[in-house]
Amino acid sequence: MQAATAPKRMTRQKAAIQAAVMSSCDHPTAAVLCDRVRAVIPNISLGTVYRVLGALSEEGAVREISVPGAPSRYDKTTCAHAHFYCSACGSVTDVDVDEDALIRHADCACGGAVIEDAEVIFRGLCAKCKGVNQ
Amino acid sequence: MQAATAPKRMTRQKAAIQAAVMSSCDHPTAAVLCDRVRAVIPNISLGTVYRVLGALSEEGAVREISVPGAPSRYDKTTCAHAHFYCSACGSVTDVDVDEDALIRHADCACGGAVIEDAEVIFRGLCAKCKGVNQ
DNA sequence: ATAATAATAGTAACGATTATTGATAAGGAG
DNA sequence: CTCCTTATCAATAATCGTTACTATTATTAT
Repeated sequence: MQAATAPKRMTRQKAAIQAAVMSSCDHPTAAVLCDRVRAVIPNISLGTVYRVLGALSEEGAVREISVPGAPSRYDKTTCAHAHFYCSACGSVTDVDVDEDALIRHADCACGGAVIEDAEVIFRGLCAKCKGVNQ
Repeated sequence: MQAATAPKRMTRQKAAIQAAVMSSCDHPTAAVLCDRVRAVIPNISLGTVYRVLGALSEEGAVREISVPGAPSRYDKTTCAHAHFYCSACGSVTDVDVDEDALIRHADCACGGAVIEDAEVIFRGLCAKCKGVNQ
């Protein structure tokens, strides 16, 4: 019998991409992840990185962080948390905000809708860039 | 002598675009706004709409709502509030969440950074689409 | 090992947004 | 008002992030 749901194959590429995300302490873009994986698989394609990241995102293994006007970042999923985007250097850092409580609160505010997900992103200048920027 | 700061000109185009945003009860995209303004200025360019919206956004007259994977929406700035994006029909609605409190709380969480702005976007199914979607 | 087929590399295509360019018109000086 | 400067315009090309396509490769079941 075959799996009726989803045929999955573990490939070197997928394993390497997942490992790259899991071992990242920053919040790399798909392009950066592609560069890092190329240390192991030199000719891996950016399209593959995007496709695998999309799959990992759907199965909940990684989290995609959409940044307005900038490429998405990817994060190993721990607990739900918000993100801070520095508009000067482009770095993304974690911010401890109770996202679940936010969703629960908003649930009351929009009657009838089903909230599946929330994205909280702060924008501004990080501590480093605040000092530099005249 | 010339103005050293910022030369601003009020044009029919800018006035019409601003009026279109101010009189919108929904959250139109740049393309939709362009269509609406074309009722008044038939040959206005989408590029102009984008440029003017960018300027209005910088001067704080309108607010850009970035929706991951979909074109940005524009809103007249009232008080800070979050948005709900229906992944089925693409509609964007307001959600009453105290964004200022969120920023104040996050301010403590990320030491040293200057938070200028926050974007809170919920994703899911709106009341209408929840019923339709089998 | 072999066959079936999911996943890949490479590249083309796509949609949203931005930049470029020559033409137009706003606004101040005379 | 007329002229001049130059910000803004319409049109279009270019850019960027991301996705789709296709021939080929590699994984898994047998």
